[in-house]
Amino acid sequence: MGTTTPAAVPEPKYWHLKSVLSDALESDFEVGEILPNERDLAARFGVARATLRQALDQLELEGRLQRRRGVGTTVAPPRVGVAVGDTEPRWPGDSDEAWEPVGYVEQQPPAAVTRLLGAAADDKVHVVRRVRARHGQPVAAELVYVPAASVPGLTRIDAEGPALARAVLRELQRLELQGQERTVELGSATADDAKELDRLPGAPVLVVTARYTSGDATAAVAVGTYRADTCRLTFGEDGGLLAG
Amino acid sequence: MGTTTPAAVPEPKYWHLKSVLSDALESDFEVGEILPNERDLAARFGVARATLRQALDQLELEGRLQRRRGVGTTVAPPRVGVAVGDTEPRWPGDSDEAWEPVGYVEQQPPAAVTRLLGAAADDKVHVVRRVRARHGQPVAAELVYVPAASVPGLTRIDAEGPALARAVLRELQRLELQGQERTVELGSATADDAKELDRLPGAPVLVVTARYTSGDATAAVAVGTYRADTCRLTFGEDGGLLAG
DNA sequence: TAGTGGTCTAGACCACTTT
DNA sequence: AAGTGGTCTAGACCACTAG
Repeated sequence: MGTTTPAAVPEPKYWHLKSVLSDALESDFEVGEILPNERDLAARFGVARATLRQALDQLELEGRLQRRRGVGTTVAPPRVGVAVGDTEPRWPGDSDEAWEPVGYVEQQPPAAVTRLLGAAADDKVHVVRRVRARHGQPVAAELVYVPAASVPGLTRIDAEGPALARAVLRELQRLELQGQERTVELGSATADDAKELDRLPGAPVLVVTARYTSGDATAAVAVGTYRADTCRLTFGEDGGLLAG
Repeated sequence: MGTTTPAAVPEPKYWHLKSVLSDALESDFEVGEILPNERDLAARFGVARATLRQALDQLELEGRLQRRRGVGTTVAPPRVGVAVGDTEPRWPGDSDEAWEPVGYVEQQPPAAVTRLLGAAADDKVHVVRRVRARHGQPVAAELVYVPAASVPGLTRIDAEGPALARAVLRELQRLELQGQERTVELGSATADDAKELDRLPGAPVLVVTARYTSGDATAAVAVGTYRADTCRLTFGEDGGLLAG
């Protein structure tokens, strides 16, 4: 028998569909424009709605689409560059893109954070919740874990919510933090994060874990969750060409 | 009418299922252990297979599970820390975790890369494919775009594949690169990337775009795709506590 | 109230790996 | 050949938004 062609693995329908839609997004639609609804699109391409949704899921994961329940599917703007590099240690900051403390959380740090805090985790750990927005849209929610030992000067423990949160961060800021140790991984939004980020629980997020050191010790640990659909994290000497 | 409870939004089945499975993974299973197959699991929890798969999808996205067609679903080991920070500019390196050039690609850079290369994109651009492995498993595939102007000393353009790839990188290494400009965003693996990473097309990846500068000009641009399921990217002064 | 995306079902077949 | 995960269907109902 003659050698046949290498079998030509059939491309999944949703994969092909994604390419077609991707091309159409570039040539036939403007940013912000509403696409036909899923039932119409599925019919138009002759596939089941679930199959169409597989293609849309991927495009949304890549930040090309934005879907809102009860409203529709729109073409997403390019991802916004969010700096998480050297610029961050000036904690509160005051630009439009700064973090906004929203509350003081009463809870135990998760095991992974406790490990990073080391010995400092033995005593009380302050937990501050803060959020970050760009162009009016929330892009990140963060929990900052600060061992009481790191902020001995903290007074007004009687304050509440945002006020107490600010007090903790203000004290932390007095330390000379040289923490440049960070990790980035993929995660899915918890119910709490989802609420802050205006997304559904389980939405894909980029989890940024930062360890701030003062001398040799861990002064604080921050775990930030960034909306993976809308954010492009930028590192290094402040933006540059990649900042977008 | 009396005030009723705040409606108590029903938690999606797959969301609850995920929590249950997540707990079970920690208490009842060892890393590498094989879970019951999807049909059994679905029956055990009294849900459709598609619903169970939604839960498994999320756990896989978080790096808790590993699924292999024809084999089964296993409990994944903790994510491996992969350094993408200051340590990288020593390009080839020779440790176990180094990049391995695998070929020289004949193709035009995508528009986004051309933009980053600036004027240098006008002449020929060398494109090198390289991969990176940890513990025998591939973790990243990268395309390095090097304008011909950046490597004037390049000879042996007659070489092929890996040999030519090495030649290009060797020449690039002669420059004093100070590029610390990087971005990280979520993407899905192309067919090519998927093959290198031993995953299916569309698998979630962390896309790291690096711009290497020499003086003021862009000397090269690298676009790396890291397996989001198995990798935790580490930045900053070489690992430290977060490296894991 | 009508229309949207989100969840869920109960099946079927396919691609792949192992035996 | 048997068993696994991956794809696909054709429905149904729910949660949410807007007119």
